[in-house]
Amino acid sequence: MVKKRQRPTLSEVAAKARVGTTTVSRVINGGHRVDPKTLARVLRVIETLGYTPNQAARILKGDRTRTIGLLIPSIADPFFSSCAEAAQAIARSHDSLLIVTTTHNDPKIEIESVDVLMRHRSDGLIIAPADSESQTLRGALHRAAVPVVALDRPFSGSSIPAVVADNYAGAKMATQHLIDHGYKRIVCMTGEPNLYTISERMRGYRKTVEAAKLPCLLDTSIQDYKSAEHAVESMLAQPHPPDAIFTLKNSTTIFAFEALQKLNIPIPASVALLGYDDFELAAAVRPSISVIQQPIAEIGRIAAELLFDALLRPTRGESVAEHAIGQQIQLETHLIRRSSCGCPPSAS
Amino acid sequence: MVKKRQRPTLSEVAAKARVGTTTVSRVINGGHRVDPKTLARVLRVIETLGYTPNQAARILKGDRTRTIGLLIPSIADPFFSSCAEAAQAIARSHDSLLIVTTTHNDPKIEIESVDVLMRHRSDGLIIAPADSESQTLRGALHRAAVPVVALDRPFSGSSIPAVVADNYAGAKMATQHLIDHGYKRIVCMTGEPNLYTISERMRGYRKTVEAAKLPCLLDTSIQDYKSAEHAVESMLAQPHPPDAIFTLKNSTTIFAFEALQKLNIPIPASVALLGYDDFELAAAVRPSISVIQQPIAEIGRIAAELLFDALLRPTRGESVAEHAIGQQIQLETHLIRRSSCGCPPSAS
DNA sequence: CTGAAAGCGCTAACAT
DNA sequence: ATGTTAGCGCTTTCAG
Repeated sequence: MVKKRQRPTLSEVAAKARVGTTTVSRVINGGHRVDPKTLARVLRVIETLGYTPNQAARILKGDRTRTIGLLIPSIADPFFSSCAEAAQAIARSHDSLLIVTTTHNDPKIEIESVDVLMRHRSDGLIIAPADSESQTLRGALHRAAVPVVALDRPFSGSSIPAVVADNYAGAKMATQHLIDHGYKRIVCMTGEPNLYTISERMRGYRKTVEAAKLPCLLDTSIQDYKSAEHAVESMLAQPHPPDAIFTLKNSTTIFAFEALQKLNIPIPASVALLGYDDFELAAAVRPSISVIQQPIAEIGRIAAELLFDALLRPTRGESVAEHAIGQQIQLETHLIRRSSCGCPPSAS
Repeated sequence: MVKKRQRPTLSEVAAKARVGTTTVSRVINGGHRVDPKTLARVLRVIETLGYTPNQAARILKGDRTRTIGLLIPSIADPFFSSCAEAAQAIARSHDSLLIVTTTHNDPKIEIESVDVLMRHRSDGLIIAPADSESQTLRGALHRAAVPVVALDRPFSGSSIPAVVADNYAGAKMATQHLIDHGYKRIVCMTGEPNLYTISERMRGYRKTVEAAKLPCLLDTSIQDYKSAEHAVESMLAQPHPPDAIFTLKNSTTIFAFEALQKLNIPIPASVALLGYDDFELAAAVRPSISVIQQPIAEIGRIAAELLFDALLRPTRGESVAEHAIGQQIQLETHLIRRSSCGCPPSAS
């Protein structure tokens, strides 16, 4: 029969150090206003017993939990994992923990997660909402009554602050660049056209080709390599095949590139390629792939900073509506010229 | 002067529903043994007030926190983010939350994180230790007195269960494959030779070339593209240049590939290439890169499952030493034959 | 500089 | 089926 070893508590420490609980509490909270001798004695006991304060008790007393929640579609996605990394760093610098939950863009899971996070009394939430319009989610967040920051995708017509890349401008820049190269039939390929980011990029593309009086060639059916290959094949079989492809997301870019390779279509000689979102090997492949680059880590960092700003603001008004200044931070994107769009290989 | 809206508590619900606290407690814990009428009434009040149980209070009563900690070097690393994704899914299926902290392989941060996680009374820990030998970390984990599972890297000579890939066997398989192709001068390139995984792979390589009476050509200095290019250049300038390169980690593979491309060295005609760890574009580049693939998500999944196994085991003995069966799970790796090693392009 | 005591919100005997 | 009550471990007035 082994005695169940309980974790030592503050009062055990107090007893063993022959002081009151108040004193121990003072010691573990900075040791101010405590006699150096007592301080030392208490510290020794703490060490001996291996005492660790119980956060739950503190929280119960009304403290912040020093915990923030991050709700993203997937951790494995390079975009979101980079955001998470940056957010975690900021959380750490504020002495807080980051709880990551994945939603897979499923509104039901989203609500559920908000709920669980609220049971745990997270101090605030960073979320990439599956649906910018969802009233249900809006409601859940409002009930949560903690600061919320939207990441990568805003809540439309809401006062919830958002940190997003300027997808519209990025897509315009990309499309314009292809136009400047002289391409006349620029097809835009993507999947998940309902996501906020994608639709913004589509809008930028459409606007730009229309302004240039060029045809708007949109294919939103790319789900996997198979569909990309199919799309590429069929578009090249047309009487007026496209001379450039603008892909709106990472995976689509890769699928399209693979398909073009497999079909032995020279890039950019026959068809140019420009992708949205940079990735590690874009520079290593032949030809190197030109892309629109977004400041991924920045997005995560700024979102977390905004959240802690709200958290640290003098606590009048606890509700989302009150703390939110409704700011939407749009981060700039950059065009990285490599070879696939027809640009000469850059220096370096 | 806005009244500070406090979160409603269980007793407020009880008051408003004109029942005792026990009843409300029963309701939020499944609603068993409660009169249907009362149940309905209480539920309505809960709804109205927007009540959410305070997890902290439950924890204080001795419940599990339903929270597990994951300590990894980086979230942005594709390997670890995939592990995290899998672990998060398992946690969710056990109604638990995943707290992710990054250590950047810094032992100090590691200890700190364990400490914070223990304040928060996480139910268990999954950790990829920076140093398999560290006694300090071992001590901290022992004090933590919760189940621990090692991920990707074991604690040497410890009873802490570990889930790792069979790095040694993987490297042997890779090296042997190159040998079978007829290469005689196989150079092994990598960075971070002190990491457990890398050193295991080095051991596998060394063992295999030695068994084949081939020279052991090891370069552990690859930190970035620059150093890779330098390494490739200088080794090809030698009187007996290598005819194959075995890279031990993802980034090294990419650097080496880029360098080979830039220097216009035909792969595999002049030098073959085989990498450890698969990555998304390995199949898309020309030539496609052969790799050793490890079951990444599996590692994360099994580690989490092991942890929950320990958590759910009849709770006698709380300490690491007692719950651990000292099992070390080694997952098999696979050779993916693509073109860079000299294999003919596979079907499909 | 130090201690006693009152809860924070919840669960779990123990009553009724 | 439901209510009463005693803490869980900590912080925090309020007195010494």
